[in-house]
Amino acid sequence: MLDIKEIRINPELIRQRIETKNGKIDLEALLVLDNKRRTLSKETDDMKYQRNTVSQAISLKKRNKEDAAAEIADMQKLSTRIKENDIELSSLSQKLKNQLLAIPNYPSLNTPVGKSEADNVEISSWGVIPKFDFEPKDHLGIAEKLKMLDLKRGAKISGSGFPLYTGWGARLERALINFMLDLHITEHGYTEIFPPYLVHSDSATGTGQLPKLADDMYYLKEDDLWLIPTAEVPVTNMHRDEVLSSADFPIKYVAFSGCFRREAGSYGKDTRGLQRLHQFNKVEMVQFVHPDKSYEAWETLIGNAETVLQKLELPYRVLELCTADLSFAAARCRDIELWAPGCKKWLEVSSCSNFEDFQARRANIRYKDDSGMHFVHTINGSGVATPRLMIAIIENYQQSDGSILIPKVLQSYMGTDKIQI
RNA sequence: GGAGAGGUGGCAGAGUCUGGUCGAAUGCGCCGCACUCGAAAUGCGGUGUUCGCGUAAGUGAACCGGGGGUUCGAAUCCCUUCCUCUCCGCCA
Repeated sequence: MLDIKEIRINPELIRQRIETKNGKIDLEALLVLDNKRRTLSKETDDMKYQRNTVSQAISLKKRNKEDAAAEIADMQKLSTRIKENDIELSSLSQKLKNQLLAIPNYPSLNTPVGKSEADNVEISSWGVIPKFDFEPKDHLGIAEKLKMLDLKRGAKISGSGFPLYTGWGARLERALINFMLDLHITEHGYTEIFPPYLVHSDSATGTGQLPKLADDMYYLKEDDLWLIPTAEVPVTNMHRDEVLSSADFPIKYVAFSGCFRREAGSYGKDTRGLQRLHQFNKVEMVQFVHPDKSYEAWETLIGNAETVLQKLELPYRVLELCTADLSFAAARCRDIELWAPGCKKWLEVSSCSNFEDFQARRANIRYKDDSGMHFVHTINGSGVATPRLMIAIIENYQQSDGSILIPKVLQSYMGTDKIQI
């Protein structure tokens, strides 16, 4: 959520910056509403002042056994008007808040301006793209042969996009999750969280999924609960409506969770195998930090995600997203993509964002120092998501005989160095 | 799912029956000052958030889990909802 006070001061600049995200935004209507609200609020506050004052007088008269009938009659009328004003006021406030909640965050000034994902900027790359003396196969074929994956039965059980991992596939999934959690806990200083998978609307609003992205989430109507699209939602909301101690900064959490996404509108696009799913697993890092330190922390967090891939010895590249590709809540974001030699493309496995105070404002997460109350900065990133990671492992580590080797760091988790028929 | 108890400031905890100088006693904590070589103890003073108006000093409103109602006036009465705890039932 943006700061209405800032919008008041400089609407044009803010509008321009938001519009680099692609899309028109109307702040004029918002300001009209805001102005109306403030005028009415002042008027009503004054009326309440009068009522409070006279009520005191009535109290005094009654105690002295004097007659207060005239005052009470006046206040009856005034109270009616106050009630009417209050009703309109709360409707105005609600409208204003709804409009504010629908406005995306504006990009950081360091975010490159662009028109589409084609304008994303490659920041760095790591590792060597492997050469094969045979035509590398696609992960799906390999995984099915090795009975690691049974998408047909997954579809039978739940529909397409709900993968069924079997045998070594299930074991590899579990190994990856444990490896990543262990790494972040022991080497990167994160506290492990295991969050709820269902959240209520306040939480989904706090991180920015609601109201705009409601169609992308699964919703349980009977209980008014949403399935989480990422652990970011429950973990960030741990501190909703809290005042944190700046002495505790940075607060660093890492959480494994299932993630559920309807992927409405993306049917048929990059869906082969494990590329795009309705349900997948992810290890997510979330940090609450001092505003002055948030970009420093963000860079470190990206490094934490990179370490996962380096230890797995997988080639990757880091992209700085341009304004047009930035998500609703992000001010700045870098994606990490793994090379998949079978699919012959780069696959996004991590998205590391700095939201600055956008989420904190929505979720009301603050800290206090000598100069008063301030909103924290929140940053998060995948560390990392498993399905495309598994694709990359299968495709990069495949052998000509159809087997796959297991990356060194996973061997103790897997109890083997090779998966074969 | 059934029955009961309760949700008050950073924390503990009064106030709710009997509505009115209650944004709220008291204790603890925290900050400042005094005393002290220093510390402890003690004494004195201060110590919430949000939204308005104001350059500021200041000032007005709102907030006692959330929402609504009664009333001139609600922490206090009524309705509703969420949460916590205890007991019973069911259950991985």
